[in-house]
Amino acid sequence: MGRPRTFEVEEALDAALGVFWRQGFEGTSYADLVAATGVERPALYSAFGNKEALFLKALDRYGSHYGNYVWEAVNLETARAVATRVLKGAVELNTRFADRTGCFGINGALAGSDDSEASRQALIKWRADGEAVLRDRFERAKNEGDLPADADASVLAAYILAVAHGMAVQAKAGFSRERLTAIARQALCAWPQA
Amino acid sequence: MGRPRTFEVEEALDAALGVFWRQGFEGTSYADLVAATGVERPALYSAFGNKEALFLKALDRYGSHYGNYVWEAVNLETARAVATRVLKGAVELNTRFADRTGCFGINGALAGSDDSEASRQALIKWRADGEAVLRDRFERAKNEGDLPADADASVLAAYILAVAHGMAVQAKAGFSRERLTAIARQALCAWPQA
DNA sequence: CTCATTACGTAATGAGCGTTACGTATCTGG
DNA sequence: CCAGATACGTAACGCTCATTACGTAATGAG
Repeated sequence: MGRPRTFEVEEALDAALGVFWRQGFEGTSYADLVAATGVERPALYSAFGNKEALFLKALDRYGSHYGNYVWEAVNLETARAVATRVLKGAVELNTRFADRTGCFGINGALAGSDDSEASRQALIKWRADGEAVLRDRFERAKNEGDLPADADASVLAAYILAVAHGMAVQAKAGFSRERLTAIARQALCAWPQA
Repeated sequence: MGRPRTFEVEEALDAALGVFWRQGFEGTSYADLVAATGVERPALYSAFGNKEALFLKALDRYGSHYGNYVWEAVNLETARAVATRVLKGAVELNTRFADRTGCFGINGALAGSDDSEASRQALIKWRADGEAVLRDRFERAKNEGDLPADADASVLAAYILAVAHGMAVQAKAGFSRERLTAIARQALCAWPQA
C-alpha cells in the first residue's frame, strides 16, 4: 500500500557506500550523498534513517559485498594458503576502484571528532571480528599440525592484518597493485614453516 | 616593537598538534583548538595563518619532534638494525600518548572531503619521504653486502612501513604496546639473511 | 470513487563551521 | 610622554551542515 519507491534501495546504498569509502563519515555531506545516489535528502532519511544509520548500513553492505575476503579465506586448506589469500584479497580490494582506494573499514576508523565516535567504534568492531576469525582459523591449524605448536595464532592473525591495513594506507597513497603484491609476497616470508 | 605575545607559540602549536593527531584535520574545529591551546581564535590566525597553514605547521613539528624515528634509525649499522629500530619506534610512538594513539601522519591521511585534499597530500608526501630515506639506506646496505644482492630495497622499505602503518591502525583500535611489539617481532621474521 | 497510506521534492530550521572587522590594551622608539 | 605598531578578546560575518515540516503525487483496499 502507499506510493511505491521510485529508486532502488540497494543501488542507492551502494552509491552512498562509495562516497563514504572515499571520504569517510565526517568528510561526507548530504549534498555528496544526494549527488551520488540521485535521491533527495528526505527520501534518504526515510529509507535509511539518519547519517549514522546510513553509514552503518553501508558498512554492513561493505562487509557482505566487498570486505568479506577474510571470511572466505579461512575455508582454504592450510594456514599459509589462508594468509596468502587474505593478503591477495586485500591487495585486490584496495586497488579495485581507482576512485576509492584503500579500505572502507580503515579509511573511516582513524580520525574524527566526537560526533563520529559511534561510526568509528563500529569499524573497530568490524576489524576485530575479522581478526578473531583469522585467529581461530590459525588455532585450528595448530591442532591440525598445519602450524608449529609454538606458533602464536593470535599474533599471526594480527600480523597478517597489520600488513593488510598497512597496504590499505599505501593504496590510499597511490600504490599500484603490482607494488602491493610485492609487499605481500615479502610479508609471507615471515610465515612459519609447518 | 608592538605589544608582545602573551602565549608561547611552540606550546600552542604542540597543543594544536595533539588535537589534530587525535581528530584529524576535518574532525578538528577552532572551538577544539581554542580549548586545547587556551588561545583565542584571532590570535591563532595571526600566529599561524588559517586552519590549513596551522595543520601544516603541526605536521612540521610532528616530523621534527615525534615522527623522526625513521630518520634516526637509518644511522644504525646494519639494515636489520634499521628495520628493527623503525618498527620499535613506531610501536613506541603509536602508544606513547593514551589520548592520541596511532600516527598523526596516517590518522589524517585517509578520508576526508575535497576541502582537506591539501593536508592529505602533505601527509602522503611526508610518508613517501620516509620511505625514500629507508629505501636509500637499504640500497646502501646491498652495496655494503649487508643485504643480499638480490634483495629489493624498495620493496623492503615499503614492507617495513606497511607493518608500521598497520600497527598505527591497530594502535588506534586500542592495541597494547606488548601486542604491537609481538607483531613487530613476527614481521622481522621476514627479514632476509645477510 | 474514496480514503488511508506511503513517497516525493521544496524549502526551511537551528546549530556549528572557518574566518575576520573592530575597538581596546600593551609594548618600544623617539 | 607621545606615536606607531602589534596583540588582545568580543562579536559578528556568510556559509554549510544534518535534519525535518509540509504540501503534493501516487498507490492499493474497500
